[in-house]
Amino acid sequence: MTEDLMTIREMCETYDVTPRTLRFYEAKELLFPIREGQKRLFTKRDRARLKLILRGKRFGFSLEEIRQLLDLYHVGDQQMTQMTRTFEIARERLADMEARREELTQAIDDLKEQLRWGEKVIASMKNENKAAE
Amino acid sequence: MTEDLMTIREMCETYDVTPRTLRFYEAKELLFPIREGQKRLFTKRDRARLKLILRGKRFGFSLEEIRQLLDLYHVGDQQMTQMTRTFEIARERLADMEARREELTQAIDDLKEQLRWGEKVIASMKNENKAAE
DNA sequence: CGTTTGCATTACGTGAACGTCATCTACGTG
DNA sequence: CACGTAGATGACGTTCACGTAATGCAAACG
Repeated sequence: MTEDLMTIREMCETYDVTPRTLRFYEAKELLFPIREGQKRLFTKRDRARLKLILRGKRFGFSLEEIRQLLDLYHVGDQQMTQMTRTFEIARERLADMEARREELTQAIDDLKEQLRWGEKVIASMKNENKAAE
Repeated sequence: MTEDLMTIREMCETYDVTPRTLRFYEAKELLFPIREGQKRLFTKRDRARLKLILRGKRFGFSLEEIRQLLDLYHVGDQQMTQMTRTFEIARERLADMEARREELTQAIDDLKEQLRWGEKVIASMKNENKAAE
């Protein structure tokens, strides 16, 4: 288990996903478990990728977008030419994510404002109740 | 057009969505355009809600989750009892969004790190090229 | 007055992301 | 060796979020 390789079941329990999901991700070329006979064995690399996949999903990225993002993390055997293109994409993604964070911050502030407003309303309603007594 | 009411077409152009989408959102009770005869007319309120819908989508919320969030923005005709419940939900959402932002920040930092690492690799490759000359 | 234009409704189709079910295989265990 | 267990492989089903006709109606236009 700690031998750097995990069975599909161990993966499921660790990351709270179903076997179907892991096989699906393999079919979509998001994960590349090795085979021992028939059985899949997930490497450290697969686990790192899975974490990124799950994270990406929480931000509303599609699996295809996530796949592209994942490719950014396995550069090293690439050529310089491709590297350049890869970097462009990475920078775009980065800008994209920072913009998202900005927007999220705005949304949070809006919601906080809304909460303060609601508290004021409640307070005034309490006063009306008192006045009605 | 500036009379606070917009036709479906104007809405589509303004927010870059299709008529189908707007009708779909109405069917799902996310929007409540008024009717002039048969035709839909979208109010300022609808536009505000649509903005929030589109924003929510960008963060991967489902339409149903967004609908619940939207309800937080129309409190005022509610009872105190429901108000309390509404507030619970709002606070949960807020915590949720702040957690997301944390995670996003982490993701951004990771990606930046990755970029720096890539730059180092490129630099070393250039040196190798020089050395090979 | 016929026709285009704008919008409506109804209904079926679609792609993404899995769920579910049936069937098969390989392996360890009493 | 029978049997349970873990995993594999299709293949069909499902939910969400719309897309895409087909058809109808009503005002506007030439």
